[in-house]
Amino acid sequence: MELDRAALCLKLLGDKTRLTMISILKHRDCCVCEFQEVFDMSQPSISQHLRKLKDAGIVTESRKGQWVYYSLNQQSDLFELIHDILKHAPDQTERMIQIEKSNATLRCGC
Amino acid sequence: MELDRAALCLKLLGDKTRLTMISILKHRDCCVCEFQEVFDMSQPSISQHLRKLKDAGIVTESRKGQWVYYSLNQQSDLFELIHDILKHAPDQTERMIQIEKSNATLRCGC
DNA sequence: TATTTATATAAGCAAATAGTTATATAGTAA
DNA sequence: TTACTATATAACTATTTGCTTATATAAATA
Repeated sequence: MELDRAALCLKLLGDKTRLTMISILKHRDCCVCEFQEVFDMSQPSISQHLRKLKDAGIVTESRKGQWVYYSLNQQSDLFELIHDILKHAPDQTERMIQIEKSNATLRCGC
Repeated sequence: MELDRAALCLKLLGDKTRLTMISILKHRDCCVCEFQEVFDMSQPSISQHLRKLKDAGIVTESRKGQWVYYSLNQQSDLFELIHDILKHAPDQTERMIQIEKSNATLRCGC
């Protein structure tokens, strides 16, 4: 692993929003509207964070109808590093419950 | 570990200079003038990076005469996280050889 | 078709960041 | 004391960052 690449990964995860996103994605895929349930910020802001993670190859996206689901990219060269980092981050059960309670995508039937 | 604290640590290591510093400090303590041998930047810039790492409790400093030596703080709550991260970063043998060749602190007799 | 919903992109802005040069401080040594 | 060396701090600047609002795109639906 190149130093530049490791540093990029750490910089991206060195933001509370993105670190939380990744911690959640470790357990379940999420679409943008689900993230909107747990982050107190605008939808474009959430999309922009996800874009950065996608550009770095840390997450992948897949469209299901009008929803776009984001997942941790297990094929990424950064996956193991991320996995090791997440061992030290607090779990996000609270936020995941919040997502599920919200039924943000119950509408989509997924 | 708080999310804020983990994010702070990742942000600090998400800089190539600081990540390299930490990778070196894993193997040997260094003073500022030794870091000057391997980073192509001004002395104040190096001091400022070390200050940020010190403020976060990631490194500690100890003065020996006119030299100030920096070490990884093994007592830090971030130490294990950092240790796990460094497993994924390239080793800095090259730079450490460069430091030793330079004899930056041979003068101090340490 | 037109409307609604989900998401992305563009443009702008304030705050943070990483570097610089100049200067201050601390220790050593003449 | 004075001069020198190592390091820290201050002040400044250009760039990057993370947000905002406004708008565009894409899919579903009436």
